[in-house]
Amino acid sequence: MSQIVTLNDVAKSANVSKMTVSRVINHPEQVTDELKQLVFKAMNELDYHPNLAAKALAANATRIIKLVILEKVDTVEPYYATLLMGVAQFLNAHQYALQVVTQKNADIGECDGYIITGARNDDFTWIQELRKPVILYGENRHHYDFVDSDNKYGTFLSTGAAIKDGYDQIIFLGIELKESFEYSRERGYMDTMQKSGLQPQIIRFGNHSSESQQYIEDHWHEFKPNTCFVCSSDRLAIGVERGIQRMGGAIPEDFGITGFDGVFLDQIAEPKLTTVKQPVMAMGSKIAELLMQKINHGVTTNDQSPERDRTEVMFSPELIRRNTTRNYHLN
Amino acid sequence: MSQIVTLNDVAKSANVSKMTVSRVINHPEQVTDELKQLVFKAMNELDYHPNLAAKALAANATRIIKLVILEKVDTVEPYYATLLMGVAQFLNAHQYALQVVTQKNADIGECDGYIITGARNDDFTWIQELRKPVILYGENRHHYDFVDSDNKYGTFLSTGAAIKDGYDQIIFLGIELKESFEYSRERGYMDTMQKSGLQPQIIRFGNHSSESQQYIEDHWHEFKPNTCFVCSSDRLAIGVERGIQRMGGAIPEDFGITGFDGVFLDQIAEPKLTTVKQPVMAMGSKIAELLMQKINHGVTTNDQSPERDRTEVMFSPELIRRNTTRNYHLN
DNA sequence: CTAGCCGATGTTATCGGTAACAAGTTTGAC
DNA sequence: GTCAAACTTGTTACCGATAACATCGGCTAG
Repeated sequence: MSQIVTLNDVAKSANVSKMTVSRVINHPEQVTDELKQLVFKAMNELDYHPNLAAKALAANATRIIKLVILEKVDTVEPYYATLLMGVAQFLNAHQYALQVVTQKNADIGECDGYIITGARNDDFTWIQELRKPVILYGENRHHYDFVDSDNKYGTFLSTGAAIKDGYDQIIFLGIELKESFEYSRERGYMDTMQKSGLQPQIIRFGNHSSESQQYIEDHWHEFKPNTCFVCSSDRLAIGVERGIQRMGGAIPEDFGITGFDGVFLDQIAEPKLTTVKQPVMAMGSKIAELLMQKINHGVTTNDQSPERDRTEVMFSPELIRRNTTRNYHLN
Repeated sequence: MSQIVTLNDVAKSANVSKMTVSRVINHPEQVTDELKQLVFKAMNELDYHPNLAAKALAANATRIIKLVILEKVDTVEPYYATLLMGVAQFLNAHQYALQVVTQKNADIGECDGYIITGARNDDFTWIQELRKPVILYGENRHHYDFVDSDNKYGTFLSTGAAIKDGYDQIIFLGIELKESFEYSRERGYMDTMQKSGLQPQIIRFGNHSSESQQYIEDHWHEFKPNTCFVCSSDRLAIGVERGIQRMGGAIPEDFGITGFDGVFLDQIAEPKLTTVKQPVMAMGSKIAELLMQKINHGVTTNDQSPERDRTEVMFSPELIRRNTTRNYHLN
């Protein structure tokens, strides 16, 4: 029998008009403390929860945020799942609903804003057509607001750790992709190497463990003990780990490995990966928060004009020392 | 300037009342073909999309489905991400929005129904408190409607393959969990073994690759060549694979491995796992479909009385032969 | 002492749909 | 030929919340 509790119910119970109740919720400064107390009491007693649909309708909004995932579904890395949890958490707390879409069905139905993940350069042609505020997950060269982890700092951490651990040859295994995040990771490596007067070396692959493994096995004779492989993803790192094991190298004594991402894969590896962990959940929440700010500040378009202020939030990743680099007993 | 196109706009453009337009959408049989044509034309020209919020409000519904994920977030397997994509796909097509929640915040905000994944036995105490239709992902002994893959058939496939491939000792590595899915997988193994007059052997672990790896290494002397390890998850299978490799066993010549799930992990392994692949996306869509059926049939409660008809949908998994069992060159 | 203003609350109209009912038209039976 | 059932379409009210406007009382200034 538990009917839905409406503003009206609360209003009656508190002996005020429903407008007053609405104000207590949205513009509390306009209501006397006395009435506020009454209303709060009534709301608690009745266990009032606002009706999303009505709110949305009255505000000419949808209260729906679209989360666009631009990855082949069969590849959906746990990464995005974690990000999604972060987004969802914030959205739930602020009474927004979610619509998870891929590019194909991105345009069905209205929404108040977009969160876009995994955008590659060629996606921006359609992204700029969107008519609602957009926040991207990931650095980009297209002047879109974004949240990302500080990729350069990440490889600064991992490269620095490799150096401190005393490996004397440090090779970077990158992802063969002309995307900002990869550039930043490579730059973090390069800068750190140069600052230490070490000779950098970068090799790139598709982001698959089999490719990096193959590479290690094929070039095994080139690697002298005391080499560390700084990888641009945990996937590549896992491949390296397997390759070294296959060839009989000693991890971490003779060969070190650091990954990047710190979601799921690093734990699946054995020995567990030393990796640069991104605070993915927190980033998800932040993206949602930024988008909501934009929406609430009356930004209703998707304006990318260069003269406007661009919001960029960088999260500092963290080096997780585990068993593929030396002195993991420290930390 | 592109204002929102409403029912009213369409109505005016087609020279009918908005009720007629509404009927064309929801009860087309009540409208003459002639008018239907007019209305369709107007809808197309104006690019009409119904307003979810208004629909929801009028129907005293929310048009929101909660997807409850009962797993520690740091473990979120790619599994659930894939399932979510399936759910999302169906929901989008039918104009429902999604709310992704964990147990902690499951109760904030209204919704029209729940999809619950990863429910363990002790979750049912609060699940039965829910006041809206529920569909579970996963077999259960609590008389809830569910969708699952046919776990028993899955291990029938993998065990059968192991037998056909000529392995003469076949050991089942299961997950130490008193849950239906695990029982079914073990039963599929047991039945198949007995039918073939083979001696079954089951060992159980927590679902972590390190545990199965440890087991293989610790008991390595007990395993004679020509043994196949039928695993209850790809995680366990990966551990077995690593253990065998570490101990110098030959895969798949002397030792076979089959996994279970076929999401992500099976591809990360090297050699790639022979596994029982679940059609996870399709299952996700199906769950959403069942839930919507329930909602539209006016089921507004979460009735679990034993005398009502229970809906169970089982999807047949598929054996993917890859490189951890013999004759992978066939297929 | 009173006009005028401000701050606190209530009233009305509205968002975009849909159910329930009303009205108009056709059909069919006697 | 008449009347009622059946069918088609329009009208009204309402879902729950909010913005805009109306109202009321108290306070201040002249």
